[in-house]
Amino acid sequence: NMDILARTYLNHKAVSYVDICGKGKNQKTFDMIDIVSATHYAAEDSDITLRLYYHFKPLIAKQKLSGFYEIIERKLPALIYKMEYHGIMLDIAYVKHLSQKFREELSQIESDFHQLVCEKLPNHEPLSINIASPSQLGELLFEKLGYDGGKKGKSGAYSTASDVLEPMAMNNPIIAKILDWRMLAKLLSTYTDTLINHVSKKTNRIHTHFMLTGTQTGRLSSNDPNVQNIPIKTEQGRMIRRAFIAPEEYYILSLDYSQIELRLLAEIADIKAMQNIFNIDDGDIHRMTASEIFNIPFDDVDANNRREAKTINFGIIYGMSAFGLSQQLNITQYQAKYIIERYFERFPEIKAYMDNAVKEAKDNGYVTTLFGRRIHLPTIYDKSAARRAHGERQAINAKIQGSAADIIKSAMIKIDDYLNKQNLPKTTMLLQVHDELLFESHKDEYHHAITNIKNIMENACLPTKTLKTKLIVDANYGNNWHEAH
DNA sequence: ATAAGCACGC
DNA sequence: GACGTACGTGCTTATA
Repeated sequence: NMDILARTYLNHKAVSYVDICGKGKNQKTFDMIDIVSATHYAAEDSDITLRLYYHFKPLIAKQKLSGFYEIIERKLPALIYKMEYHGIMLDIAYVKHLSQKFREELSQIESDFHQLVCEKLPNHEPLSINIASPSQLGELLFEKLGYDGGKKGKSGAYSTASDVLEPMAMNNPIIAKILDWRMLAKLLSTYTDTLINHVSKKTNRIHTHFMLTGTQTGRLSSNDPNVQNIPIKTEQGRMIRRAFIAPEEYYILSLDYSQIELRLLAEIADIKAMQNIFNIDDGDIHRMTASEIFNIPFDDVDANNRREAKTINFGIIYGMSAFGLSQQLNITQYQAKYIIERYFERFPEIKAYMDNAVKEAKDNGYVTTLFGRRIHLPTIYDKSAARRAHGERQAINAKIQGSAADIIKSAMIKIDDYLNKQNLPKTTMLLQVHDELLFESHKDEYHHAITNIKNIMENACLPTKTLKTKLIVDANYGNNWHEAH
């Protein structure tokens, strides 16, 4: 943030917002500040910003990143501001209905849970427990009820996380109730109840904040509310997406990059076999991978082979180990190790990519993305082997994740330019969810909008970069985010 | 006010 | 012997 930059690079201690407004529940708003202090604070912010600009501009030029900075990063704030300001509509009546439904289901589950537990306890003692408390839950399951599988973490508490409970839930209705309760409690507290509170009285819309400097990799982040983690996996979760609606006469459009990170792995690691399958329409990367590593004909790959190949493909992006793969696939470490070896044999470029990414990080202290963004990884030099290993995995992932971020940012800028030219006066960019862009578009022009935005996204690298690997964007529309997905 | 544990997304 | 999959935000509980 600006205060830290000012201290670090200008040797200047700025007046902070907290200095003049205080913090916590007694924090004043800026209109309550006397004009002299307010003026000093505001003028100082402007002054420091300009001085930082003069400080960094030549450094950016020296890194040959002026083009990237001027064309991508610097263009974003104005565009992001428009998205935040415009907001997205929420169907409040529907969300209230959903909240109520979740609350009823939750109290039913809670009473079922209490009854089941009481039956099992010696003396059928009455139960006083807060299901939301992991420590109380751990004590109940692994001590009072004496279940196996209790594992204490470094804080000395039993873990009751879903990885632990999920395998136990199959034959145990008490555990199953806990997991059901957790899911609904999450949906209620983080989503339905909270989203309603974020609807502006003035606009009737949700106005998130996108942070441009919130991540290590160049991705955006979103808060107040976070619109980048709206549920999608469970049926009840997906109901929440129905609440994000288009106004009368408009549709929500969703356009998302298909498998962008795997495509960028194929591109950056220069894996010919992967590039080929991605360049075929409807090419199935996971089936191809399964066919190669399990040595079976493409058409004979079954659902299980494909699922395992999919897990390893994604595992590679995150630098997963044999242990991680064995956990994920519920196989032995020995089997996992064998699969990984076969994978590296069939796609030797992957191993080379991973080694190169780690070497780049060790040589420079940072890795670079497709567009030249630098991602600093100081832990690569840490004295702790565990933290160094983490730094190595970050190096492998950051080049790919960061490059994907570069590309969608470039697309957003081009789309904004295109919309500004009044080609589509009734189409507005609303949200970005890492590989997806959301719009609202009038029913007169949505078709035109989809065609053109898709085209811009698929060619977002041009003319600067020509990729060997095709980028594909899937587009959908509907009356709400769920339908558009 | 802060840390820990948990869970939601990509 | 510990660790073991990247990047985030935000909820509730427990503790200082």
